[in-house]
Amino acid sequence: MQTYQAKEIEAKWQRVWAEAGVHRTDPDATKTKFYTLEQFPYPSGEGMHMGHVRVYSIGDVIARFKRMNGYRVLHPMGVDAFGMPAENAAIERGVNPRDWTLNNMKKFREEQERLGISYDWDRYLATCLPDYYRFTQWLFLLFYERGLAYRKKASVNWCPDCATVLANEQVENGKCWRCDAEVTKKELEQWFLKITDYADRLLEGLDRLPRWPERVKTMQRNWIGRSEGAKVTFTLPELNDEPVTVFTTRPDTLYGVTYLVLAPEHPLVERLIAGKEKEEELRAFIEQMKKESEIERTAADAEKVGMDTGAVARHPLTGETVPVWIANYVLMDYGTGAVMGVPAHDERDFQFARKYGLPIRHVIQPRDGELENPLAEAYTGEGVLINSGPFDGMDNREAIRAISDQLAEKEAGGPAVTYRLRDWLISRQRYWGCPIPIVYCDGCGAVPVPKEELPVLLPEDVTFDGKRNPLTTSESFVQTTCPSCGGPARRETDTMDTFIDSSWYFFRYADAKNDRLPFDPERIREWLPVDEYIGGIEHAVLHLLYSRFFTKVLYDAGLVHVDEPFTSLLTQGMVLRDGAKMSKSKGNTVSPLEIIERYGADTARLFILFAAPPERDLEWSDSGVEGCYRFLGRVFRTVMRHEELFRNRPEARPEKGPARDLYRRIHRTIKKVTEDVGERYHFNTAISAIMELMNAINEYPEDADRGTLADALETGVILLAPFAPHLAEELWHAMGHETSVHEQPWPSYDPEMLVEEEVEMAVQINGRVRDKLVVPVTADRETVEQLALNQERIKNHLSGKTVRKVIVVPKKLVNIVAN
RNA sequence: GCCGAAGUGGCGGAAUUGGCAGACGCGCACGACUCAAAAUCGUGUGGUCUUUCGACCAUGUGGGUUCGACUCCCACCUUCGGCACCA
Repeated sequence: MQTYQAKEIEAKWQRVWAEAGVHRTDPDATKTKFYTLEQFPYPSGEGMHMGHVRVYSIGDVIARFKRMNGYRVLHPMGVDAFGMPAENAAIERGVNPRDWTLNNMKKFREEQERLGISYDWDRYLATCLPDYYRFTQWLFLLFYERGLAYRKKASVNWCPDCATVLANEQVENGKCWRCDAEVTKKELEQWFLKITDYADRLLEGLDRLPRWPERVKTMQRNWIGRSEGAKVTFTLPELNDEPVTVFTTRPDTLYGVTYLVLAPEHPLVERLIAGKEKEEELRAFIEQMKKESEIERTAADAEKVGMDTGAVARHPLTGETVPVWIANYVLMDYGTGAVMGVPAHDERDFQFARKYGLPIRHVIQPRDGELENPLAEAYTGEGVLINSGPFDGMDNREAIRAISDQLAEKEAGGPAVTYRLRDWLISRQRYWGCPIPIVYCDGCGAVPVPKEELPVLLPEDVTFDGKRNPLTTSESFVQTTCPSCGGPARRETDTMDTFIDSSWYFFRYADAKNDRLPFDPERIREWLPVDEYIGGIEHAVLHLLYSRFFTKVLYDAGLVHVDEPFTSLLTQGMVLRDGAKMSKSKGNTVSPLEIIERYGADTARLFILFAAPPERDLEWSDSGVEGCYRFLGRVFRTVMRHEELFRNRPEARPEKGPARDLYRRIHRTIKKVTEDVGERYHFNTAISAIMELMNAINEYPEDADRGTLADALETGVILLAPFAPHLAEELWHAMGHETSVHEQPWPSYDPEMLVEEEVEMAVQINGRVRDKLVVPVTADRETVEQLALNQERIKNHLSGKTVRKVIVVPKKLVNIVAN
């Protein structure tokens, strides 16, 4: 008896498939396209981990299933290969970042190949290679031409450990997303992409993505942080009526303003305090607040501290003056960096006013009653305006509009929208990234490198000393000529955030070898959008927001016909062990290669798909893996035991008895697996259905119809093909087939076969199951009711009781209500 | 604090539209095969009580709707995730 030799089977078929090129994208344009994509990996030196195995296994089931269902599938793979680890290896070990990366890429790809995923390797791409990054530069120039890439001096996030700046999205709780170091602020001139121009469209687009998880959409909405209200312009009498504008979501409370607060960094602060009696004190106070880190300043429980500048501001509608304060809780990078204080109707303002003895003026009255005086807390609810001049008696929701309009009329502000989203800071003071294709000329300023001169290649003659951006050490790179005037010029030495590289790679797969353009719009039309995108939740805001932004810009430029890149998003859960995420530092990792070595890729894939539905976290279990290996071994032995059957295949005669039962089981299984894989992505229950079919096959009597048995075995192998592709292929050929099981059409089921002739119904009394009843499916309600009432057990239970009501749910149960 | 997701046997999980809770797998127990072990095959397996028949309890907690609730409604508890002085 042969035994299941996973390693040999897998090596054999991987070789055969590669030689025949079976995973190349189907050229048959008459078929419906399906683009399924797993987030491409960063090829770290450690190679693949179980999280990778999980995404790829999920993607491969979908790809194979769609192919068998007659779709033309695009299923590509590549690497997100720029990034800091390569550079750190260069600093620590003196290796060349390119060689180091290429070596890791090769190892990574070999590991992926051993999983037997059906990728079209012809479309493989690596973001760090010039044939890719020249088009990253091309796209940067497109943004530049469209006014969406600009340079400005700003206070930016700086990670001291990574020695580079970071985008807002890459700072988590004041720490660097990569290395966890405390992020500080630095005043630097940097490149930004104008993602804020797309804030509303990025929000609106979310409403057209029903197949995205709600929580990812919520996270993006939170991040964008759209806030509707009004801008209100006060004036500063002592500075020649210089305007100072605040943003508020509650313009209806404008008559309740009793003070203004500016951020310590506000540009008017310097002029306001100059010459004031308490100037020295104020200056010291401002310095101290500026020194406090972002997190200290913005922690919810941080004490609100402020100081009166001694200056006053004039109210645009009443003409009254109110004091101007400076306080730590007002942030320069949100809204206008200045707020109006309405203590009666804002909790924060209330606290602040109480602490510093500022006046509190009620301007909103609840509809049912009066506010207590003095207030114990701010009243933030709805109501009617009071103490508000011409607006008295107006509903506050109406007043929001009326007061905004009045402000607009007086040219003192008007309706306004503010976002939490900031422009995307993309400069990085690092070597191993895509060079920004800009040249600085003393005469012409910042000049873009012409597209036909791309790529701007990364130089080799650089020094990695860990002290400065290595690019600045390359004379051959820095010294150049101005594309505009031909005079001497310097190159930009910052590289781009690697999230730019991954913001367009899904387009490149559609036309991966184009050497003229990033992609031909016709090829995009052929394949985009991505029908199913699979990846981790950690990119809910980062990669997924940036990619949506890029897509919208490319749409506006007429390069792509879609304005959302991913129709459906599947966020797979983490792989845990002992309840914690696998990580080297915790020492709870399981090596995919070791598992493949020991049990085979089919077992690894099957376990990871069987142990939990894809979106949920998955608890690793060694014995669970054993179980899946045993199952595959059982399938192998079962088919091999019946190998003879396929030499002289008898016609199936499933008319009666066990054959009919098995035949029904086949069709039920097809339905279950088709729906679970095709509609719900519940691979775990699909696998359990196949297990049940195999159990039924093993219980099938020796003397029952052989043809039906052969059908069952064949169907089982076909259904298993997307999950355990190597074993399925091996068994398919053992059954005497010449073609690949993966080219088989997906089986269809006969709906008539799903209808049983007899059904077992539960008989309940007052909702408790007391007996079972087997009836023909055709039996009508009355018959079923009578049968149920005449069951011995039921009669016993009913003795002494009166039947009040009988509910019959056809094919399910009978419930007798009695007391 | 706000928003979101989830709580089901010893474990992973199933129950798709309000209709027999615990499919499938793991683990465990017993048995067959074996000199023995591994592998394999078979049987059983939510809890309590009961010799049996069976009865009762049970899907985080407490209520509600319903003939009937893991599923719907209300309140609460726990865990995880996101946002958080955002004006």
